[in-house]
Order: sequence, then C-alpha cells, then structure tokens
Amino acid sequence: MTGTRREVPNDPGRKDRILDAALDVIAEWGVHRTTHRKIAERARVPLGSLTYYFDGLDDLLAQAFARLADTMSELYRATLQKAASAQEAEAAVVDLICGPAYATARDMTLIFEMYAYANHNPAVATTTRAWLHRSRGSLALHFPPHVGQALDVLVEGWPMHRTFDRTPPDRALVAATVHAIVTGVPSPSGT
Amino acid sequence: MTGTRREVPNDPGRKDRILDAALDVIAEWGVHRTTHRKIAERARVPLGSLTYYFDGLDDLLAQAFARLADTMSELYRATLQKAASAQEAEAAVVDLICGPAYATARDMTLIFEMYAYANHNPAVATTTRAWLHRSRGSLALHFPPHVGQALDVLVEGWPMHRTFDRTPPDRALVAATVHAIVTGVPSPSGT
DNA sequence: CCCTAGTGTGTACATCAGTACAGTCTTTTC
DNA sequence: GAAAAGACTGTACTGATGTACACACTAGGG
Repeated sequence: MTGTRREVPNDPGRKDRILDAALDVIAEWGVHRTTHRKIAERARVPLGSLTYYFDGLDDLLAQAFARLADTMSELYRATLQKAASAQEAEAAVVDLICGPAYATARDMTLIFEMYAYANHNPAVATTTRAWLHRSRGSLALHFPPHVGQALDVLVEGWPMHRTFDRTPPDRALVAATVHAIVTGVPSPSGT
Repeated sequence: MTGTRREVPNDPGRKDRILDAALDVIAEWGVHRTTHRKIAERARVPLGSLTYYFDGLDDLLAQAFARLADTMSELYRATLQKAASAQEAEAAVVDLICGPAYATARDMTLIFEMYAYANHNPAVATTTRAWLHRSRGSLALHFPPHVGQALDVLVEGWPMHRTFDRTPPDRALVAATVHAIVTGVPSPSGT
C-alpha cells in the first residue's frame, strides 16, 4: 500500500536505442521492408521490447522520425546561430546546402522516407510541418520572411538534386544563387 | 511450322492499365502497403495477371514510376516550350511551381514515394536521374545552364514545401525569386 | 470445324510479419 | 532476505503476402 513502488526502467535509454536502430533500418531498407524484427536485431533487443515500448509499428516510425526531425532542426539552427554578420549568414546557408555536416547522403535518404511516409501518417505530417516552421524560424534570425522562405526552398531542393545527380556540389553557384535571392527578392508588397 | 502464330495480346493496353492502377494505389497507400492484390483489384484484373506481365513487385513499381516520370517530363517540357520570350519563360517556371497543372497534390505524393523508393532500387534511381536531366534540358530551352540548375531546384523544392505547409502558393514571391535568379546568377566563372 | 500455340487465370502454398500474452526477471520496500 | 509489483521477454498464433503453376481460353491455320 506504499503507492507506486517502481517507476524506474531497468534499462533506461533503451527506447532511444530502439529509435536509432529504427532510423538505421529505414535508411538501409526503406520504410517498406522495415520490420519489427530487423529493428530488434539492429538494436540488440528482444522482439517483445518493441511492442512493449511502442504502440505498433506506425507509432515506432512516427517517434523515430520525430527524433530525426529534432536532430536535424538543432543542427540547422546551430549552423545559422554561429553566423555573426549578413555575410556569414549567407555562408551558413551555403553550408546547409553543400554540407558537409548537414544533408549527408544518409540524412537525405531518411528525409525522403519521412516525406513519403508523412503523406500517409498524420502524426508524421505534423512533425514535418513543425520542422518546416522551425527552419523558417532559424532563417528569420538573419533574413526577412520572404527571403527566408525562398532560401529554405533552396536548402530543401538542392541537396535532393545532389542526391541523385552524384555531382559534387558547386559551391560557387550555390553562393551566387543565395546572394541573388538575398539581394533580389523584395519585401512583401505592403512595403 | 508456320513460325510464331500469335503475337497479339488478347487484351492490349492491359499492362498500362495495371501501371496506372499501381500509381493510384501508391498515391493512396504509399509504397509500403502497396500489394499485388490492391493493384489487381483497382485495375479490375485477376491477381495472376500481375505475375504474368511483371517480374515481381519491384519490377512493377519500377515500371509504374517510369511511366510517372515520363508523363511529368512531357508536361514539364510542354509548359516551357509554349513560352516564346524570356518573360514568358519566367512565367512558365512560375506555373511549374504554383500549378495548377504541374505538381498537384497527387503528383507530389507520388514524387515523394518515387524519390524514397529510388534510394533502394537501382532501376528507379536511374529513372529519377534521367528525369532530372530531362528537366534540365527543358530549362535549357530558355536559360543558361547555371540559371537552369538553380531554377530546377526551385521547381523541385517549392512544391514540396507547399505540400506540407498547406498555404496557397504566393505567386508574387515565386515570381520575384525566379526573376532574382534569372537576373542575378552569373555565368560560369570562365566568362 | 478442329487443332495448335500462345495468352491469360484461379488457386494453392510457403513464408513472413504484426501482435498478444503467459511467464520471468529486477528492483524496491519492509 | 523475502515478498510484491512493476519491467521486461520468448514464443506462439493469426492473417496476409509474394509467387508458382496446372489449367482454361482465344484466335488463327489448314
């Protein structure tokens, strides 16, 4: 009658390890072909664990993608926060597009999977939308809203092309495009 | 001994109907959760047909995505070919980004699925790469290579954002961004 | 009009996946 | 140190899925 006796998990951090393993499996196999068993094996965890911690595979994937979005958002914001001038801000955007930290091949694969999956899972759709807004917010540290919106499109689209193109990123071209947008896109019509 | 006697299928066009049905199923359910049976039902075709015409599900999906890429490429090129001046070319790019013809919600869903799947299927990767090059080629009708590359990123990235944002496209902003790139991105460094 | 060769189909099967749950282990309290 | 309560696991089960293949159908030729 001492109230709840145990509230501490035997293996703390287990949940996160499962989520990381899930992302590994998704990156390697795609969401189609991702199974409880593959994730359990990767995480060195018994199969039963997955149904214990998660409410089915959809829930597990949703939480894994949420974790991914979090990590990427942090990186996105950190990259922009380091910039101390307008010039450095432009350079930061170029870094986001060309890497090497952000938008690695694995990242892009996962992002593709997430976007595809988001169209069939409301929770992941919400996560994705939130991520978009956080990116906008980070860009707002240095750029007016309209410019930020256009730049975010670049950060989104360019690595996608690179993923399939296989050509190394042309930093000069990216920098020129970023600069063209920063200097050439006017403020909202109201001004 | 009359050589091959029959070379005409009993039901010509059946294959294409299956591929169209496959795209419908993918758009509605996602590649994960796409099954032979769902496609067969949608196409009003017996299950055995699918293994008769296609070499497994991967092959079917690959051909379905190839069909999608073809259709989209045609539309992309047609839109740009209509433009008769530099100004009209810019407007055409804005149309590609904002619709209504190109990049509908269904299109975007399918494109996401295709990109995700391409990372796990070499044939679809090739299809995707080819599509990218065809887009570049179409843009080359009006723009120098560097500008075309940057514009293509916009055509790719902007509808993606719109898909999740749910906000109607801001044509003025898109037009301004396109214009900024066309006028602000210099030719290759060699010049 | 029947025969043939190629087109197409219904069904059955082996496999695998998601999930539930009876049972085991671990930690805490007294 | 033992008992209890919650944390965790091994396994079994149901259903669905990809695929093969023996069979039926259709269209020409003689």
